[in-house]
This record gives sequence, C-alpha cells and structure tokens, in this order.
Amino acid sequence: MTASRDTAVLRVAAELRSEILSGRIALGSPLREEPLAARFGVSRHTVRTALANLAGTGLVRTAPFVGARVPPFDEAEAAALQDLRRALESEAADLLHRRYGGAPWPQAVLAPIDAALGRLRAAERDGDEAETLQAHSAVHRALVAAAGSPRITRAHEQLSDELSLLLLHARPRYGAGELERQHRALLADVQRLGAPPVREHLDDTLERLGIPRQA
Amino acid sequence: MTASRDTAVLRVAAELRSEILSGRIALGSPLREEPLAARFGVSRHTVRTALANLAGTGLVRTAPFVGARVPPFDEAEAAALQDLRRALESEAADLLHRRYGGAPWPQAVLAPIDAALGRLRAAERDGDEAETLQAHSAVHRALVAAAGSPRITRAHEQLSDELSLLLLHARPRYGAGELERQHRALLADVQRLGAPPVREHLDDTLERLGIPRQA
DNA sequence: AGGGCGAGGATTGTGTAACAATCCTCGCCG
DNA sequence: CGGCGAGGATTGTTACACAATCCTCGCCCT
Repeated sequence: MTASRDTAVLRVAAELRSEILSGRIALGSPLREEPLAARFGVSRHTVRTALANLAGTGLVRTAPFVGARVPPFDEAEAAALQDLRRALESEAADLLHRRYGGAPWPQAVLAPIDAALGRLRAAERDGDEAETLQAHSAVHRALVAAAGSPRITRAHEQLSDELSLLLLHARPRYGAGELERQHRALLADVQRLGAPPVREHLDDTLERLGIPRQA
Repeated sequence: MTASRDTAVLRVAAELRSEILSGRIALGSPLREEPLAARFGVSRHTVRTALANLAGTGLVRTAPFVGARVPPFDEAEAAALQDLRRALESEAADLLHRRYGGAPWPQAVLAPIDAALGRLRAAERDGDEAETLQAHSAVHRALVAAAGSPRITRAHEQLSDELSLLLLHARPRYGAGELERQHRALLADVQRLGAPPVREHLDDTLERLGIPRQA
C-alpha cells in the first residue's frame, strides 16, 4: 500500500499522508525536514515540496522558518470545517435532486454509493474502527461524486482528508451497524427530498462531536 | 505594488499571480522554470515551489515532467467552477439569513460589503475594466466573508482567483453601472430571502458567459 | 527567586552545480 | 506520407553550502 507513484515527492507525500491519517504522527507534532529526508532516503528539497503539497491539502500547516506540523483542532475549527462540508454536500444533493426531480436515481448513479455502503457495512461488522472511518468517509465522497460536478468533488475530496484527521482524533461513538443504517436512510431521503436531509445529517454529526451548532 | 513579502517564493508567487490575473501571461502558455529564475533573480528551486503554490490555488496546472501552464477554460470547466461557487456563496447567504432571520443585517456586517460596492461603483464610473473585474470579485468575497465561516471564506478566496482568470478572458459585457445596481439589489434580496437570490444571480452570470445551465 | 537578555545551536530558506528521467521536436527511413 | 529514433529541451532530484530566522538555556540584574 506504500505504493510507488510517479515522482519521489508524490511518494513521500503519499506516505506522510497515510501516516498522518492513520494517527502514527501525533497532532501538533512538528515534521522536521532532515530526519524525514534521511528516513525516506531523499533530499531535503524533496521532503520540503512534499510538505508543501500536504500543506495545500490542509493535512499539515506551515509557517515561514518554523516548519510544518499537523494541526490540532479546536471546536471553532471543527465547526468551520463542517460549514464548508455542508456547503459542498448540500449543493451536491441539490444538484442530484434537481436532476432527477425527486425520483429514484438511476442504477448507474447509485452503484458507487451502494458499494461504499457495502464497505461500511463490512467494516462495522468486523469492528475495524480505522476502516469504518475510511468507509464512512468514502460514502460521503461517493454521494458528492455522484453529482458529477468535478470542482465540488475535488474540493470535497480535499476536505475529506482533513475531516478524517479530525474524526480520527475526536472519535465519536456509534452503535453496531448504526452508521450503515443511518446512511442508507440518508440516501433514500436525499433522493426524495434533496439537500435538507443532508443538512440534518451533518448537524447530527457535529452534535455527536460535542459541538452544538450555533445560530 | 510588487511588494516584497517574507520569503522569496512568496514574492515570486505573488508576482506571477499578478501577471496571470492581469492577463500579461496568456492562457495556455507554459511557464518555464529557467527563464523565470533568471528574470526574478532566484534559483530554479524557488521558482519551482512558487509554481507549486500557484498550482495549489488553481492559477496554473502542472503535470510531471511537462511543467506548469496557465489553464485554458472550456465551457464544462466554467460550469464546474460556477457549481462550486454556488455551493459556497449560497451556503454563506444561508448562514447569514438564518443568523439574522430575514431582518436587515447589522451595520458592522454590511460595512465591508458596502465598501466593496462603492469600489465597484467607482470602477464602473471610470470605465476601468480591470478594476471593475476586481471590484466585482471583491463584492462577492465580502458577502461570503460576512458569513464569518473561515473555511468557506478561504475556499471562496481561492476560487475567486480562478474565477477572475476565467472572467478576464471571457469578458462578459455589462451596461454602465449595471453591475453595481445588480449587486445592491442582490444584497437587499439576500437579507430578506437568503440563498435563492444568490442562486439566481449566479445562474444569470453563467448565462451571460454563454453557458446555459443544464438540468 | 524571578524575569528580561543574549549567545549559540537547531531549523528553515535559498543558492549553485550537477546529473538522471522524461518529454518533445525534427529529420530520416521505409 | 506516416512511423521511428536521436538528440536537445525541460523537469525531477541530489549534494553541499551558507544565510536567515527561530528557539532554548543559562546568565545577569534587580
């Protein structure tokens, strides 16, 4: 899974991303260039541009002359993240709802979402927490991708990484099979009603993180 | 105005950004590292990371071993951009509308938007096309910023650059003072009605670019 | 004892030079 | 006229060096 991609900086960036999203790198800990360069067997320049990449996706934050670290989240930032998420997901839902006029969506559109739901079911069944997190994230990504608006999809994918990082450390608790049930219901509701169910769903998520939505 | 910022790569990135947004660099033209390094008196490394920065904001697009170029837009991309824009601006409008319940917004919230509208008025009066474009963009940014959701604001600011680039080359035509009138009306409508007027406004913009909104 | 202050190490920012990897053009050959 | 290399152009990466900035820690003064 430590796939070798095209260029060295993509490899390093992918590896760092995986380490951050798996929690192997703690929140707030600085990422020093020289040790990373030594560890990956690349030059500092390469590490440096890999870190700049990650900074673009929000997985690390950098400041001049102080370097990169994976950002800790406070409640305000979690709420801000969720605002952006609501913007993207509700617009996607609205696009889909308008496109199909409240009727059930074609099988071709539903298939990827169903696949993601299946993955979520399996992850919850196995009690694999990390995989559940990833699968949950994949369900939302699939829903947004179904809208077929590439820029919304891209923005959401970026956001998704940051969100995974947040959820990885906030660790909201769900009952067995609850996530899959909840999202199957969401999918049905969105087909009939469009964006509003998505908003409710996201507000619920935020509440479970202990952050009451403000006016 | 070619301000010297903190680091060399920020300077170079800012200068390139300004050249792209002013149209001094043509759409589709490649940005070669060596000539740029020579021109700015910096090393190729510096140019390279500056370009990577710009790639993150969408002002240039890069592919491994082929380099960076400022992306040309086709209709599909313009529509995709506008989808994302609608997601962000309508969510911002909705946040504001829910916060103030359809009542007029406080002066403190309106002030920056009014300032931007004033700038737009002046630009239109002077017939300065470039400044009109920038001022128009600033009005939308001010509206989004008023919602006070930092991540939506940031995403919209990024988008704004790309949008300016698109509009710079698409050049929709407006009558004298039309933009200011239209946006003052929009501001009034958004206070009463929330997101829907924003959606209409953006659909109208897209139509003027000759791109009919699809289902 | 406690709080500024500065010296020096640690870390990042940038440059130079070089070479490897890949792309791309252009002329040759069939 | 179209495929195909050869070689130049361009990007990706490395190593090393040094400047700029940050940051820690011990000193000094009160």
